[in-house]
Amino acid sequence: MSTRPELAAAFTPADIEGVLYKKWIEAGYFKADAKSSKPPFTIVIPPPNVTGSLHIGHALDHTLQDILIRMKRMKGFEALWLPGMDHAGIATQNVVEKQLAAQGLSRHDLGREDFVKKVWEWKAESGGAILDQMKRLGDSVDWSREAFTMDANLSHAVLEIFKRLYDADLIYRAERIINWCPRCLTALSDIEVDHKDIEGEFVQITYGDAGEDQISIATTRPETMLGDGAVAVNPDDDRYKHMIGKLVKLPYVNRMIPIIADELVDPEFGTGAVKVTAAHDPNDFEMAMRHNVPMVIIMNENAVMAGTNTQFDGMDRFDARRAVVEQLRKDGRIGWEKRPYMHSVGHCSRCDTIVEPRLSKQWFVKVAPLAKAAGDAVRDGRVKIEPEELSPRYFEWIDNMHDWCISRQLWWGHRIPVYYGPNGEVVVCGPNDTPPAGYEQDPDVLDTWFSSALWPFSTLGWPAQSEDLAKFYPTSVLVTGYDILFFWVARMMMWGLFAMDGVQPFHTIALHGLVRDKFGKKMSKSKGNVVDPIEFMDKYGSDALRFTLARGANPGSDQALAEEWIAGARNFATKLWNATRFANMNGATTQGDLPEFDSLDDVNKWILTRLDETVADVDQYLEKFEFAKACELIYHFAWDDLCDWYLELTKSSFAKGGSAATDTQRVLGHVLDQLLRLMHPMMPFITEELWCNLTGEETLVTAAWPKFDPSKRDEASIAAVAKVQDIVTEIRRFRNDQGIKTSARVIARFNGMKEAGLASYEDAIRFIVRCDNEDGNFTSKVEVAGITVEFDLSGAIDIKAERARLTKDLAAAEKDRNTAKVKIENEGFMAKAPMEVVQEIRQRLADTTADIERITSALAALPAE
RNA sequence: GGGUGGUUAGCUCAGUGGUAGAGCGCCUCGUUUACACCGAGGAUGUCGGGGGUUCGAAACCCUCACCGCCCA
Repeated sequence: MSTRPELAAAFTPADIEGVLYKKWIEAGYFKADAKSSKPPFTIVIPPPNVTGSLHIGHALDHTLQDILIRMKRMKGFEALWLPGMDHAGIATQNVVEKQLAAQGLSRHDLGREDFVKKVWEWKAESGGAILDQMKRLGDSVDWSREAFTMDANLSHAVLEIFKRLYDADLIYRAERIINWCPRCLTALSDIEVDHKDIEGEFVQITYGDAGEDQISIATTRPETMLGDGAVAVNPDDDRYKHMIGKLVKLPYVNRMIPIIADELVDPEFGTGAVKVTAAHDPNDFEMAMRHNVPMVIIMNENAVMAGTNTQFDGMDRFDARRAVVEQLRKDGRIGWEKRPYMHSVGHCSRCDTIVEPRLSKQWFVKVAPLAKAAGDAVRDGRVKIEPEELSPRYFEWIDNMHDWCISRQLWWGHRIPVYYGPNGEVVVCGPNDTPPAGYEQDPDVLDTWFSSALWPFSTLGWPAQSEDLAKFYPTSVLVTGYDILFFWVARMMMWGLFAMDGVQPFHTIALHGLVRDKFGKKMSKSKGNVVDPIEFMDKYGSDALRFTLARGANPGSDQALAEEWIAGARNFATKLWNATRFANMNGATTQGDLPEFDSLDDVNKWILTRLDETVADVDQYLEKFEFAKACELIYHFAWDDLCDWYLELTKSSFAKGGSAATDTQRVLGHVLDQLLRLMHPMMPFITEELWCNLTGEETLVTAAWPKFDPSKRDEASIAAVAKVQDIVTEIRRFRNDQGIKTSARVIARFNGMKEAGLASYEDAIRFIVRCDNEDGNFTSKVEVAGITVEFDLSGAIDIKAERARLTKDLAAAEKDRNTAKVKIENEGFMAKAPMEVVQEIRQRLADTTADIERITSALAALPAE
């Protein structure tokens, strides 16, 4: 009866996904129009590293963003999801350097210019693998706006903000202790350092020669003693008070260093006296500043000892540690030694090398005013953090932020736009400035996060007053993992508020968690529990992966992921496929007006009511970023209400035909139509395929989002169908207990259907439970929902099974009655509980009492075995 | 050390005051024309321990224990 193409008997994701994505791109559905009169809805993608490939965390992050974007697009917003990548300074440089190393070359062999050229070549050939993988996932991003942090216009934005910050005295150059990675040979910011507990040593060392003043310090880094400028004690420590101000001789370097008093020293720690190595420890540096202690650098940039004029020069820092301890021990200067000693040590987040704190001249951002503004924007509600529980973490960090070291000793990145004149002049050049002749540019580049912090507006054309910027800034929501709250989110807040005259970069920060393995353990290469989203998509389809991830996404919390769950989501997709096939076979349609609601039978009223409730709740949950809850509702509506009940209940009606069948065809068409719309953001491929097949329309991508109308709900139909469900379930249970095969037909008589208002359902019920309406010898019965069903089992009733069944029911009813009875007999409850609760308990008591009577008499009526 | 989240079925997790839930797994039965990537039925919990508030606590308060994350 329909001209639509027949759906394949089985759903094969690979058959449709690529085709549909291509269709969407060609049709330009994902392109946002800055001239549109529709209200904007903007998300900028957290730019993945150009070196990266799609991991399961991206899959989650992108799925959630795509859900929001697709929903808003369907709701009539001008939806822009802006894709792009990050140049990932250190990571990318490492990749290319590794390639060079394979040919026995270093970047210095090529020189700066050629090396950078090489990196661009690498990007053109191998970079951006993730972009194609995003297409697999179905990301509805606007590819025409794809951005890269090193693009000309984005680089332009970097120069602009640098200049503005510099002019506002928010960027400065200073000699400070920074985190130095001796492998990457660059400075790192605090958050690029991971602190890990490792086994080290803690040793007591005596300074000063015999016969002179001596003092014992304790340290985990004996080799740095060569750079000590003082020994510090707590001013209130009676053990050392008399020594404050005296000088002791530092072994091997033979320098006289003072004993100073500083509150920072914890008398309980070690010997209560600590060495002060100003150039190699941030705390020591602070003390040194307060007490004018000299700062002695004792290592070169490779963390090899240098310039100490001792036998240790030329040794790697860890070799030097052993050698220094050995020498000290020989010289009788070692007291106690604790080894292994667990303590926290900073590691380079890029290459895991132990970071060396190092005195070095670098560029910094003065964060105080910027961070204050970033904190206030959340404090005063202009920016919402979802879930709210994560905002203390944001405040804690942003309110205590240290100045940000932004210079990196790399070649890949935005070169610092500062030029030095022959006489030490410093000139900062904006995008349109030309440096004075003879000036030399600073060799360093900027921290990658410096440019990604501009992402929400540099990608929209800033600093130009572009149409995009006017239409799509501020962005609507930022969706990202809580793990980069500090790296990226906080910095976008600072830059956005500064550059955009106080307008925040996004209205809402929606944070999600990390994807973990099926036991909730963190995925890691060493544990071997890392999963590949591409593999899952190949095996189960993108929709299945997306639905699984969305279904597990409770705001801000991690989720466990197992292959079985994805298989389950694939099964769900198949279920939907088959439900649509069933609808097609039975002439479901979306053409013409829906029959008048009041004219429909209860089953149709019921499914429409349930649909309306589901649409309303799903809508609300998605607006609140409650993806897991939204998916859960969809899953149960589609599987339980629609497939398990509605489709089953309609079968007899379709078999009979007539006007009831016609109504049902239209209602079924409508319900599927709306359900597919509702599911499209989560499962875009299969819903597109099924919906176009069902409706004959071109695309679901731009179809209207379902509306809901609580006035079109019918509570009575809910109650009626609940009764029908009880009856069916009870008969099935009886049949099951009696060992009657599902396919076997049984003669049964239904009593009291009319009185219960269920007469019109008898046929449907009989159809489902295979009970024929014929005369018989009715030897057993089931009572449920106020009706009685008698069965002719040809005398072959299993009395034992029946007794067991009834006994079990009796026990349950007695237990229920008892809990109700206890409450009713409780004076406090009767006096204080709200009326409706009391009413409910009373009803329960009455119901269970009746149940008990009924079951007891049924048991008594059972013949002896 | 500071902050913060958690402890509910075998596993992973929902559940913010009124008879404990889901998915997966498990047991039994079943190929009845949408679907075996399925259907029907079933089993499974001192809701971490202890105390308190309340007519009523998985939920609120206190306390202890254990696990996790962030920051130092």
